Parts: sequence; structure tokens; C-alpha cells
Amino acid sequence: MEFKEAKNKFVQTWGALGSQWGINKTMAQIHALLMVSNEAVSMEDIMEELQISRGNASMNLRALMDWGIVYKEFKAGERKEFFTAEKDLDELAVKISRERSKREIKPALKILKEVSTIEAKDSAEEKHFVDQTSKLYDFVLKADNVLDKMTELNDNWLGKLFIKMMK
Amino acid sequence: MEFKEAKNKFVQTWGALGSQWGINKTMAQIHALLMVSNEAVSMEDIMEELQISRGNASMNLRALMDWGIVYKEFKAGERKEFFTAEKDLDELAVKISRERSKREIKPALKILKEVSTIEAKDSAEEKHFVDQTSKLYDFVLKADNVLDKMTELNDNWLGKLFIKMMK
DNA sequence: ACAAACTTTCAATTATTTTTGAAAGTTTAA
DNA sequence: TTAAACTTTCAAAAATAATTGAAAGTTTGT
Repeated sequence: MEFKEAKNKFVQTWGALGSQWGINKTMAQIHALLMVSNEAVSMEDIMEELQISRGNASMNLRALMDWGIVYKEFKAGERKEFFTAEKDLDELAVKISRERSKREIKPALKILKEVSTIEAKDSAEEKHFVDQTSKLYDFVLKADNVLDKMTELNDNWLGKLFIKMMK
Repeated sequence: MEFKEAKNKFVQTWGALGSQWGINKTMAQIHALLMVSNEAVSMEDIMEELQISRGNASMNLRALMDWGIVYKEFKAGERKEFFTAEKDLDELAVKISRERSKREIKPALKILKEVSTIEAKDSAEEKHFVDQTSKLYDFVLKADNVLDKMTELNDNWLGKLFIKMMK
């Protein structure tokens, strides 16, 4: 397989993976493209490589910047803007999980807390509901913290040991 | 908030969360409904509670069973089928992650391996591509194993300590 | 073997999400 | 201040995904 083919395959695959996880295909593709580029890429080039419109490129670049995983860059003497992606994968994971947590998990947790604290009366049905949603609340809260905790842990010896075991 | 309202809120929220993570809304809603039901529910009742068609209910129940997180149940003297959800949340997490890994991550890993092993020639561009996709391959492989590893770890003392720290 | 009581399938419809492209907006240099 | 070079916005169009409903399929009791 030659370079161009490999690059294209990677971008397509990353795009497909993204859309299966609720991230728009173009957004994932732009990110993929920037991840494997050794230098900043212009909007023009992104449009050209992915065969997408200017509007689409603009909106998805904005979204990627809002997620904090793509940055604008300016080149001396050039008028147009260039873009680079966060390339440190640990950093990338942390940022994505922070953002999804903030946008999706936290609001869901709020609702879970609300519904799990209703008066359960005496019916088995209602008791089961309260019990199950409480457990779910605890579980989601715990899961939501895992990545953050792992980053913290990374600084201490037990963390390092654990990380080693994961490899 | 009274029970019925809480239940509905929960089902809606779980459905919305599902669709943000690439799981069809109805599928997540049916799962939510079954999770908080203390007894098995018929297709008829699911249709009624979620206001969906028979075809939709049937297809999504099949999908949930394929994922291994919903089971058919038969009641003596009843002709129709009833459904229950996996209620143990650790078990649920393991099954979902196994399934998504099998369907989505593993195929992506295969491609990542392919594209990261091309001949890099001498250009900086190609070297960077190989380097970055290799790192990504390792990272995804590692992340893909985390949940499995955690379940294994759960059985030993270090694991228990670690799990405690997560809480 | 028949028919009642169910479930599944899938082509057509509907809903949702994404993408386009052209107009409006912004910045820079002269 | 003007105009060229560039970016953003957003209503309309296109693409994709989910849903319906009725026909076909299955199972069970008589």
C-alpha cells in the first residue's frame, strides 16, 4: 500500500468510527487529516482533500476548536489560517472525555438524581425503580470519573504501576 | 415528582443519551424501560408505553438480544413473549463494551495496523504518518482492553484497592 | 389440518442530521 | 476608504437513519 492510499484509508476509517460514536463524520475526518499531517493545513487544502464545501469545513473546524482538540495557527506573510490537531493522545483522550462529560453525562446525571429521589411509596414497582436508578446514578458517576482519576493517578507510583499493567 | 413522570423522564433521558453515543433512540428507550421494570414486559406493553409500532419494537428487541443485554422470558399459560433486561450494571458495561469492541473497535484496529505498517520512504510527511498511526494503534489497543482488564483485576487484591480508589 | 395468537420482515414513508453554496461579515494592506 | 482575501452564517437541499404497517411467517391448541 502506498502513502496516499493509506492516508485516505485512515481518514475514512476514523470518520466511520466517529459517526458510530455520535461524532459527525466530517468532523472526525478533518481531525484524522490534521492528526497525521506534520504541518498545519489550510481550509482550502482540507476542502480539497476531503472534497467538502467551504461551509462544512468552516463549521466543523469551529466545532473541533470548541472541543479544544484543534488549533488555529498563523504563518508569517500568509493571510489565511492554518489548522493543527492535538497530537498527544493522552491529552486528546482527556479533552474528549471532559467535553463529552460536560455536554452529555453531567446533564444526564442531574436527571438521574432527580428521578432516583422520588418518594417510593410502598409498591414493589416504585421501590424497584428507585433502587435501580440510584444504582445507575452511582455507576454513571463512577464511570464518569474514571478518566479524570487515571490522569491524576498517572502522577503517583501506584498509578504508574497500574498503567504498566494496562499495557 | 410522581412515579409515572419520573419513569418517563428517565426513559427519555436514557434514549437521548443513547443516541448521542450512536445507539438508536428507541433501542435505548426500550432498554431503559426494561431496566426499571421489576417484572418482564410484553411487546404489547412496550409499544403502548413508548408509543411505537410493532415492527419497531420487534426489531429493536432483537437488536438488544443480539447485544446480550435483554432476554426473552416465557410465562406459564401465556402465549406471548416477555422481555427483561440485564440489571447488573457491571455485567451490562462488560457486555456493551465487548460488543462495541467486536463490532467497531476491532475492525478499526485492523485498518490502523495496515496503514501504520506501510513503507515510510524518506519524506518527513510519510514518517510522521507512520509514527502517528502507530501510536494511535497502540493507544486504541490499550483503551480497548481497559474494561476487560478491570473486570479481571476485580478478582485480585490490587484490583480491589484500585476499584476502591475509583469510588 | 385449521385457525387463532402471536412475531418477524421489509419496502415505503417520515424524521433527523448533515452538507451545500451564496450572501453577509471580517480583516488587512495600500 | 476601498477592495481584495479570506471566513462565517444559515436557509434550502441532499443524504442518512429510523419508523411504520401490512403481508408473510411461526407456533400452539383443538
